[in-house]
Amino acid sequence: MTIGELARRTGCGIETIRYYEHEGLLPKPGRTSGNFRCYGQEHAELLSFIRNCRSLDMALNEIRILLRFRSAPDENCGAVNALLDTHIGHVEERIAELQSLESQLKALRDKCRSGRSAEHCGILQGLGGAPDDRDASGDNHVPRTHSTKR
Amino acid sequence: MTIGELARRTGCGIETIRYYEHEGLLPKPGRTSGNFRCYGQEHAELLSFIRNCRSLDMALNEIRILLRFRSAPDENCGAVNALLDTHIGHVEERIAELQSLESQLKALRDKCRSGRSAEHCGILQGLGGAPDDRDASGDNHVPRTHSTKR
DNA sequence: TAGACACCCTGTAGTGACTACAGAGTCAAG
DNA sequence: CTTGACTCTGTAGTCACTACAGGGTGTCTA
Repeated sequence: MTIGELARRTGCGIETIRYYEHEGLLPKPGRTSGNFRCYGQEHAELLSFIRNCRSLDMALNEIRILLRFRSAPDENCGAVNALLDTHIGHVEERIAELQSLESQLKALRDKCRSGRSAEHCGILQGLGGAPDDRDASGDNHVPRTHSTKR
Repeated sequence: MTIGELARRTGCGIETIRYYEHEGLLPKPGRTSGNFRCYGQEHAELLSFIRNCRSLDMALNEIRILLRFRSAPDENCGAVNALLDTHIGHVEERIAELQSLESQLKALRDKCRSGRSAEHCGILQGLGGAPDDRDASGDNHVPRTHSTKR
């Protein structure tokens, strides 16, 4: 199948498929005489695996590790468990951060319920003080609040 | 004060301060005879404002809007309220997504409690199916699960 | 006055996971 | 034979920084 068909089947963008190939997550497929990539069922399954992992917010490097286990069926899967546990930890951490964020934002929002002039806007004033030292941690690969998903 | 002192006072990296200047969030400061940037109290306050906004996970473009209101005290602050409401919406959305993620990850983790061989690992098998169409939305600027904070 | 050392300067490149082109080639239908 | 949909490679852009390289400045001590 062509790259476009693979994209349609998996719900993955064409550029993303080429990107995964470039990153070594997907093996290089065969080519037609006209140099078009041609994929088989096994590529579709592999790509679904990758997209499932991504929809669980795993980083490509984590997925790389899982792929190694997927293709080495005799190894002990303890490392798979550990990877997932770490990842769950990251997600939990990020949820806690965002919840704290949310309550801070709502408290801020409550400072200005009316359409008064910016000069007296409680929100702008609330943002002006000395910076809190909320969250300065450093090794959670789970992104922050603003991202664009396709 | 020098850039290093400003950095120390606000808990912001030196490179980040130069970056904000380059992005037009901080006005260009004066310079000493030796070409060192020199900052005053108003810069420190402005930078604190920006860092507060960032610690609330606002995007630089959102902060730019707030800064315009901060320096135009006579305008009506309704847009400030709207911006914050939108941002709170993004954060709430992201929390909901992550919570769904968390329960999926935990369900997956329960599929393999033992150190069996990867061939029979329930996690790897669970990741293999057709991709769910969980979250395909597109305009939430709140990042995903993996990020590096300073 | 010399040297050491901390600090600062500009500019460029890297991060992660894509996304968006430009400019060209391929293929099937009408 | 033309149209139009699809594909190719390669490069640059996204966001909010971070990390250099290669140089200059300022202050303190010997």
